[in-house]
Amino acid sequence: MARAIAQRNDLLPVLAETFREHGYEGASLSLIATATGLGKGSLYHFFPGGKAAMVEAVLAEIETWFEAHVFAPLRQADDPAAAIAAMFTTVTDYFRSGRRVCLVGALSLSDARDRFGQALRRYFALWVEALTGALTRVGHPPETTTALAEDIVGGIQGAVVLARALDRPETFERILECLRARSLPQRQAAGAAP
Amino acid sequence: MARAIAQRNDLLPVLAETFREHGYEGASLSLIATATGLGKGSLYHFFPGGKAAMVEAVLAEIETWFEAHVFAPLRQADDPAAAIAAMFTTVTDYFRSGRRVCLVGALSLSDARDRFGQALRRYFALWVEALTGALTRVGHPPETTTALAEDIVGGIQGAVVLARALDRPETFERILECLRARSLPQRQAAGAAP
DNA sequence: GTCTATAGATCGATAGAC
DNA sequence: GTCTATCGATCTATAGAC
Repeated sequence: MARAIAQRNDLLPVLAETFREHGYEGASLSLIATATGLGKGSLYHFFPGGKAAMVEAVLAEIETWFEAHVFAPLRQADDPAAAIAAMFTTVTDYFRSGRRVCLVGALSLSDARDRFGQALRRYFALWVEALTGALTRVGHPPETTTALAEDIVGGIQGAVVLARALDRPETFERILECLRARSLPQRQAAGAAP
Repeated sequence: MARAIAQRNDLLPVLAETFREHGYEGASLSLIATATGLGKGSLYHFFPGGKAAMVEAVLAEIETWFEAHVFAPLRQADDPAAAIAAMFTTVTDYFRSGRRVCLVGALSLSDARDRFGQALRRYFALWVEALTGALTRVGHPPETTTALAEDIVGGIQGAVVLARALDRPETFERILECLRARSLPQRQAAGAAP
């Protein structure tokens, strides 16, 4: 059964999921071959650089996806508050409430960090930067927005770790809900507290 | 040169650091042999179960260390506020301001999670539980303490991820400082805000 | 208790037929 | 473009000398 010509880009989601599930060292070429349905020869046809090239392509794809669905909306939204809210629902869905690992975060904790350091740094730097701008435009004091953005982006990563370790997706969702609440502009001291 | 008799427990810190730096798959037996200065035969003498047994021993050692230096103080302190403050300085030191990976967190993101799931869950569950108690005794509303404890424990894990990816230990320290501030009991709405 | 030697499997990567 | 066959290296684990 002659399979339709595989496109390199069509492989990226499968590669991404394989690296997410098994990590860089754990994702062997045989495993990747099984997951993609391709032989090693074909894989090296698409990625002459081998496994490292596959990861780099996946990281580039991830950055493109986040740029389109998260970073750009944060930067360009007419309604920054809505864009921030949308970010939380988007990443909750993307990370499957913590059931799905963040590949960038996982690689950052592994010894592959040194090899792919630039891509990892870029991902988080772009995220923090875009979120910082949106937080400022939503009314947070400018001198606090970078710290708050780091708290939120880091908090999401920590939520993935904790929810996976505890095996409790509800924990992921609750933490993100709390982070979302902190992203709202602080009201100036409301009236009645007991 | 007859080396003094190696004690199994003396190997654990070296094993822990090796797994932290290279991950479960990345830490090969040859690497471990080099790091410990022992041959493979000796390693299998101490750990007949091989690499998996080494990780289990390391995880048990980590839990013991945190029990003694973090969990128990949180549970038993006469001054819970001081115990919480001490926790933040202890873990900042332990994680080397984010330069050092949390092995439990890193394993939780890897596919080794399924194999060591119980130990990973225990570590975080004990931490959240001990911190929840201390937060309650320090004056937080009881119905919010578990959520706050999860925010903090998860926040620390996220700080490791983010600080390592950005290569900025200051970010780790700043996030922990922010988490520490949130652990203080909320004052009831103070007087003058502009 | 430590070592070397080595088994057997699997690794990443390549070659070449089709 | 896809495959099979295979290379040499490395892997986990074991055996046995000392």
